[in-house]
Amino acid sequence: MPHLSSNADRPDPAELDPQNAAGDTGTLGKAVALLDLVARADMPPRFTDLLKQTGQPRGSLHRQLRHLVLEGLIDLSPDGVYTPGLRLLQFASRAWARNSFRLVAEPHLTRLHETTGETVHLGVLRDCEIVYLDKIESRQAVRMHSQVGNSAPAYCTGVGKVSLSCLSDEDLHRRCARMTFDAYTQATLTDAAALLAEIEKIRSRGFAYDLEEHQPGIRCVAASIHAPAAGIVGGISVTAPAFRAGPEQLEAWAGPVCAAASAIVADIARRLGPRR
Amino acid sequence: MPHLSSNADRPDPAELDPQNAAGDTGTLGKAVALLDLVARADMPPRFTDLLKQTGQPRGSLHRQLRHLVLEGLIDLSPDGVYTPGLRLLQFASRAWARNSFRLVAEPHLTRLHETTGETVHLGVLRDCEIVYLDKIESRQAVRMHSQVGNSAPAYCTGVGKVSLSCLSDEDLHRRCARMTFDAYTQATLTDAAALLAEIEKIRSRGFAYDLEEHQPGIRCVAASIHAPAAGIVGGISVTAPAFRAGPEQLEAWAGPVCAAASAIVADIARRLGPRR
DNA sequence: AACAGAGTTCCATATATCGGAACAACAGGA
DNA sequence: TCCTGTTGTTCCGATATATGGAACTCTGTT
Repeated sequence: MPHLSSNADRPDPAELDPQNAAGDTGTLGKAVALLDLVARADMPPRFTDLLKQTGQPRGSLHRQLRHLVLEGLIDLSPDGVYTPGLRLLQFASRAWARNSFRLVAEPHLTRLHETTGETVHLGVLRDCEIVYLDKIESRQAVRMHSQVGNSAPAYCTGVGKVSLSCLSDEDLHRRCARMTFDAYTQATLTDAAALLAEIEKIRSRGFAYDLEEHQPGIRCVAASIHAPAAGIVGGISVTAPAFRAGPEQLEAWAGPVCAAASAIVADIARRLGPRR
Repeated sequence: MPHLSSNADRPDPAELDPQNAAGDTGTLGKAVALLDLVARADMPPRFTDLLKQTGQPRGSLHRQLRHLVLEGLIDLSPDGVYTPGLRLLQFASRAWARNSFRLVAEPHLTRLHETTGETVHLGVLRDCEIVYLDKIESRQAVRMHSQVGNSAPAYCTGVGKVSLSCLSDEDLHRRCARMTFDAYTQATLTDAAALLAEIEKIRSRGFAYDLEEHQPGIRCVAASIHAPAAGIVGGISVTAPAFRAGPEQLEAWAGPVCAAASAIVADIARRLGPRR
């Protein structure tokens, strides 16, 4: 089990790049950093834009981009702008379709949606962000996939906070140190102390609220899904507009949400147990 | 001009890998090949599985995997199996949300769906495959995103064939040579000659049919979206079960489909024109 | 024409990767 | 219990690869 315990006295693998907390990944690291720039950009960047942002020499950048284009991870339009490549979609599509966590959770999400009648989310903690793995909307008016794969800060979402509450204090503090707190709304927790206090409450309560902390007018109740043996830290939530989600209503939803979360954890254990 | 003439006697840079026809992309190429293996696998592979499939030495493979894991492109479960990473979803989500082709096409897809009442697809040609960029289903019963990002062979789908018909003969033949023809149904075109003949018909007709060539019982009409200035080769289609899509019905849909495709091309030109 | 900006190519050098082999961890079998 | 095969991880010299500075091309501008 101590498959990661070996690094006892290592001071810090990489503290230069606050963005990417990972250790040195050499060539690949630069490539995905570049990919990230292209994917994050609001407007498709041209060569020179990337040149400024990365600060790399022309030749290197050019080669890296060429490789990424050849691999289909980035597209180069005839007018010289770089856009994320289609191959990313293919990869993600497969990743999503076969994600066993999502597959196990799906029926429970559906059931939860049926009992509450509101939007249900499934999210996973990745670094300091929540990545939404699945979503069942109450009204199909808005495009569904607009959310799947999306990510949001952990500190201001129900699923995010409840996921953080599963972590060890050590891990929790480490991640908090890396967060940047933006005040999305008036209710957003804007510093680590407030977040830690909130997490203590969540721990004793057993589930989390999001009271318009990320989007004004949107509230939710979230329960954690923690399966260390499967390497899963995430959660589910029921989300609704504020006028439909008063305090007593939210509390009423907490039961079903927690029940669904427990059921998912149980299913994961069942799937994982008899393996091999 | 002689920018590659230095290597006069080297037999051939890369003829080992018939799968990937791209030029040498060095380290990155190996990394994404590995990622591809993990993403394609039906069951999440363990280290040894990958060792066999890649034929690489242990040390090298181990380092590559570690880098991919550190970058979040691959997840390593505690039980030692490798699964596609969440970061792929994040990348794809952004790529999809900002894809200007999709954004431009969306209103036209909606309109086409309203006029026909059937499922509408938007696809882009990538190598010899069609990647579905968007989809509007007639019945929401089935999960929508199950298709977005999915890919299918070009030779047996409506959007695929009509996209191929836009290419130059030279390009077309080159791609045909790389295809492997599987008979998905009895109607599937199973060799290059049949495909080329079909494409000639499509060119003169102006649109393509898929008469249960990919999935039994599913037919469609597709029109191409070709905008060389934007580097776009793709198409849209209206898809329906065979019993609802008789010959006369399909022909009736052809008009709206072609009209929508033309409108999209026009919109693309409009967007692309005043740029810069 | 001359210029500036953007993009591409070249080449010596530093560096990351390679791949073999040794090293751990763990399983079952005798 | 000890052995033995399987699986996964780490190390290190040789080598192939990426690096980055500079030269070069092409386009549109003054």
